[in-house]
Amino acid sequence: MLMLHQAAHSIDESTLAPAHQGHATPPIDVLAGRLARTSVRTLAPHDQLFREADDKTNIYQVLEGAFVLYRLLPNGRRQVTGFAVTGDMIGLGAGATHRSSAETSCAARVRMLPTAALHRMADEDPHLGMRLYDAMSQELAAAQDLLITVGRLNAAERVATFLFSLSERNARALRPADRVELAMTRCDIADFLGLTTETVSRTLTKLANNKIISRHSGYIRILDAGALEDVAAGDQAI
Amino acid sequence: MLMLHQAAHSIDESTLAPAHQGHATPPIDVLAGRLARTSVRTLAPHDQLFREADDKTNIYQVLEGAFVLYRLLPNGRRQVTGFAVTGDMIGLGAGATHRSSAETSCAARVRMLPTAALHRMADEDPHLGMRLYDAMSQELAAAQDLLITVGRLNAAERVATFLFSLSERNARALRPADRVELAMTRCDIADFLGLTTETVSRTLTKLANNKIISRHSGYIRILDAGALEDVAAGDQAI
DNA sequence: AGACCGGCTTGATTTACGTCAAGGCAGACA
DNA sequence: TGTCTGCCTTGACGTAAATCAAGCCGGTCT
Repeated sequence: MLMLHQAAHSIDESTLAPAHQGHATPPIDVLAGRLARTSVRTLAPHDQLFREADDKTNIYQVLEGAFVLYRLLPNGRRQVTGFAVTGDMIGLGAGATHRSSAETSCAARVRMLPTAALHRMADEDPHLGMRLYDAMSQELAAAQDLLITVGRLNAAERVATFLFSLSERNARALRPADRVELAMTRCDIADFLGLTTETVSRTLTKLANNKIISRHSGYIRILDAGALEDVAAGDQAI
Repeated sequence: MLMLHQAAHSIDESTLAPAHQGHATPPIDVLAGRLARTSVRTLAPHDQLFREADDKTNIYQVLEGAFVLYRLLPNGRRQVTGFAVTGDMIGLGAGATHRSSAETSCAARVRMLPTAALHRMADEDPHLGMRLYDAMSQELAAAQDLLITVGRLNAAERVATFLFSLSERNARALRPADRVELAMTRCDIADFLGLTTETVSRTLTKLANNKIISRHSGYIRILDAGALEDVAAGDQAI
């Protein structure tokens, strides 16, 4: 089963993907103490935290709200590379500039950690480098999962995989797995999955017609998780 | 301009992507001394170095030959995540198991470094972790470049982007940029770009008809780099 | 209350790419 | 030297998803 776990880094054990990592240690716990003393920034819906190619002055931890991470092509086409929610780290990566843009999808608060401070910490703490290596490995795994989804799955498989991943994430956080909040817009989902909003919408309609999900305002309910998994695996057409 | 640089890690400065990283330090030079004393394995064409989900007992440096890195779906669909050539590292990543399969496309030799030794080195050398963080950051960048290629470009843009990237890589290695060796098969290219062999073949034919490239056995020649860039950017249809 | 607006859904139509099928070509091997 | 095999190319055709277009719904602002 192909999983699309978050592309942002988690420092919250409950949001880790144990199926991928097999360890339960929060990967960047060593940052927690330092982060607790850094400044906080508040953002309105659709504010940009940073843009692709901006100098990487800070990395961020989401305290509240949700972010969409994406890259743009000159002609306006967009690829969403991931979603970040409470607890996730945004902006990690060794480059001197950001490689994605980050934008709130709702009001949000973030803690800021200057990259200079991160480098100082790395000099002092010999384990931090390996923690960051871990975190990037996870993010790479997420990117490659998304790559195979976008490159080799049809629309139904993509949408089903996406819903299933959100459901799994709920289960790991000990929340009900059958109720999946869709905080992001259809447009964000489409740009994440390499589809159009119309195709996402039609696919959700088909899943609902097949009694695999039901749609509600702000969330969908998974009525038949087995069937959803079958659709995601390409074993059942809709 | 979207670039598809290699997904494997380079320890050869000349194959780095300076546009992305902006530093000229070989990222894992600290491994070189240790690697020089490790054992070598020789592989025939189409041998598998490791499979997806295998325990990660070693990481490897390519001494000679070329590898295709890929992931398989249960129904046989394949996504090539990258190509590795002489100098590249294969198998890096913090997980306990490999997340891709690696297979030779021609006869090859690799040096093996046991992951246990890597972890021991990380304990002794406080900088190694950050070097690995660097390397994974680069690999993540490559994966996200490929993601946007596969998710948002049409067939002509994908193939042109691919050729242009290979050409850029030649230029960085101080080799002629207009002669691009295609060591991999059409099938590998297709599975890398999320297309079929037929579409790749047809697209190359169209590029040749437009006098943008010419085809030869084992390589293609770029006749009009500007036009190729325009096709890659979607500014010129073919 | 009414108008507006962004996000979502649905339908009709188009099209880019996949699929299926056939043939060419170069290297391996008897 | 002939045949076999894998890789590549080309053509005809089908189809999944994009595009184009219209309408709905729930906020929010006046």
